[in-house]
Amino acid sequence: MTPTIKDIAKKADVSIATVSLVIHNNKRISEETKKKVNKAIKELNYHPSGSARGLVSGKTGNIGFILTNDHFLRSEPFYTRIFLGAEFEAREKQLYILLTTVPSEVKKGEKLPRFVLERNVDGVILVGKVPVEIVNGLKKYDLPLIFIDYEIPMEGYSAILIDNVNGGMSATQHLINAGHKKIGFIGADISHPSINDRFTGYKKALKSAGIEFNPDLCITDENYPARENGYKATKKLLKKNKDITGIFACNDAMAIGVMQCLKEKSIRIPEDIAVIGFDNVESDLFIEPPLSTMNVPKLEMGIEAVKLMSQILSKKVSSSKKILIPVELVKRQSTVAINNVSADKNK
Amino acid sequence: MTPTIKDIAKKADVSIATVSLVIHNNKRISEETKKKVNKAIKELNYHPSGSARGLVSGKTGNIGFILTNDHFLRSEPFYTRIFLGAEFEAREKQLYILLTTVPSEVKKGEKLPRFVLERNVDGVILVGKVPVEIVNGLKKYDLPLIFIDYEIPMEGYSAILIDNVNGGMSATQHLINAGHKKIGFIGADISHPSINDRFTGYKKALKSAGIEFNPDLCITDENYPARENGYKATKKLLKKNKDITGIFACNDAMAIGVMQCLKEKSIRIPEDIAVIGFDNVESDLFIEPPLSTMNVPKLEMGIEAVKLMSQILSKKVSSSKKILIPVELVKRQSTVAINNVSADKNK
DNA sequence: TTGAAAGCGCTAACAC
DNA sequence: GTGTTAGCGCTTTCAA
Repeated sequence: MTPTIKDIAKKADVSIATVSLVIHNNKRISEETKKKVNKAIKELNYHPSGSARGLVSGKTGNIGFILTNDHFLRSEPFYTRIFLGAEFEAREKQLYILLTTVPSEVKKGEKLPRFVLERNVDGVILVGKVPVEIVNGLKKYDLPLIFIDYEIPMEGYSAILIDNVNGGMSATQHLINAGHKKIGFIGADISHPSINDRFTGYKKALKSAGIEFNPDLCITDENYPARENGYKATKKLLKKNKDITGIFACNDAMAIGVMQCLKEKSIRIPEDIAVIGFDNVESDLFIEPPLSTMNVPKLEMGIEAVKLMSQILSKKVSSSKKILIPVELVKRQSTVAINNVSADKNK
Repeated sequence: MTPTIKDIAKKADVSIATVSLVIHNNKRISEETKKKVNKAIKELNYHPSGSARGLVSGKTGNIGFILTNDHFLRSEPFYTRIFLGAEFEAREKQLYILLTTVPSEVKKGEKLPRFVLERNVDGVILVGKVPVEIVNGLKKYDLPLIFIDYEIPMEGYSAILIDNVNGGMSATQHLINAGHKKIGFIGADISHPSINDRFTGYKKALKSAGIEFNPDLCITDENYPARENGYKATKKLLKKNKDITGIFACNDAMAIGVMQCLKEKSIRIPEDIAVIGFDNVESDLFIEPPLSTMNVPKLEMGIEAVKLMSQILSKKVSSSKKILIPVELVKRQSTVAINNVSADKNK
């Protein structure tokens, strides 16, 4: 039914080897036969079988995409946007993405994704905090690995990372520029490099503005940066510190929890307390007042990862390239106030 | 490097055929050899090659998942949740999902997804409104097709559909039960069966309550059910009808646009106008007041689709089964009012 | 510039 | 019960 290379060979009256050469654009085929073969291919609507090709070439044209359950289930479209970007670029590059989720807590003896075991992928993209056991398992196969928004110290892997330190600085500076001095930090899972870096940025910004760092203004003991934890952390923060005028939350999800808490206490945003988040998770645009945040180009990160993978697979580039993705301040109505400073002076 | 069936055969001192039989749990293999072989498999950490298996068996273990660009880019996590459900169930069933997006407007000569052409999938799941050209192209390959939340009249395909008519009825009845009589309907892309069915449910509910249907209360001329169109439609609706007390929007995205418009005009929700949506898109939980809606079990739809596909592929079930997914009223604060009726009487 | 043939790793029919 | 063997559709030497 579906034509095979033999059908083409027969129809074009050449050998299957010739057909194969034509498909791969081999130069030492005469224009004439090339035309003949291509005509047959068109007419029969022939496309080489992926399996057969994979079997002989050892290449599948698939890229594995690993995400933890937690991350994929997050209702904010952060990781899904990254996936989306990856998908778009993959289509461009004639590749397919095989997505799989893994538990965020790995039991001993947990298996690697089937696509690795059965050699169904040519490389793997690891997104977010993937359990180290999985990463270690992966290392044994010589597949190119690319981390996105997370990395585990090891040799010869690539990574697409967010410029979290600078982002944290910009966010904090934005508050400082508006005249805020007593600025809280709300974080969670602080051992995560991305979040820790944002915290570092916060501290740096304070320092360069000559504001002393005060650990009492920082609540970082929750284990996951989600709304409810932003809410809880804010309660704690306010209990100890009545005179805060600004809060930098390590991501938008927590920032929303922060705002929820402030609203409940009838604290005005930004008049009493200004709030800034991080990530620019689009679907939350609807919150009141609109949340200022640091934009993380999520689609682009997915795109970059697949571009890089494609280069690695065609050996155009070494398999240990790091790409740092810049972030950008998005001013909305949840920040400014304090004498209503009209704009950032440093900008 | 990675072991092949030969390595196992050698190690276990049997033929490759025996290894294959053991892998497939063939009963006429002695316990003893079975043990021997399994031991070798464990020790070498052998997993059969997907490509080789695919080549000979004609089965790939992959399922195609087709979505339009538009749908995948929607910021509300509706289709992504369906995908997520599919992914979970696929993992359960030892299958992989190959997701691809297609343009929502197909140019002539548009190619089918590569996974179809190269026979990289055993079946295809079509999600949402997929261009008819794509569907027609697909029909030529004898792959089982399953529609989700959309269907194109044709023979021998399966579908997972939302019970939109009953959903539309429930939503409208909920308003009616609270005492509302003048209830608007906000829709878009009304030729889409799902949306049209919700509209039908609206009309049915009115009829059974003895309220006359008034087309002036229905704005359905926008082309896509998105926020901004909900906003626009509401403006139109209010211009002509000052005395509306309830609005049923065909989905949550539009409902949010509705609320935005009402808020701008300082119309109180639900005191002046009650609003109900459809879909229960989680990320919008944060809007004020929380939006009443009809819950559509998105994960379950993906799960059901893959379950069904898995059954079809193993011939346990015919390839033209329709599954109707029930929806459920979710009461939040955007509805009720009108004399503050405390509860639905019909419930 | 083209063709013959080996072989990628596996399944399944058939033999023993 | 187990082994032999012929392919599945393709790529890739090697010869011609």
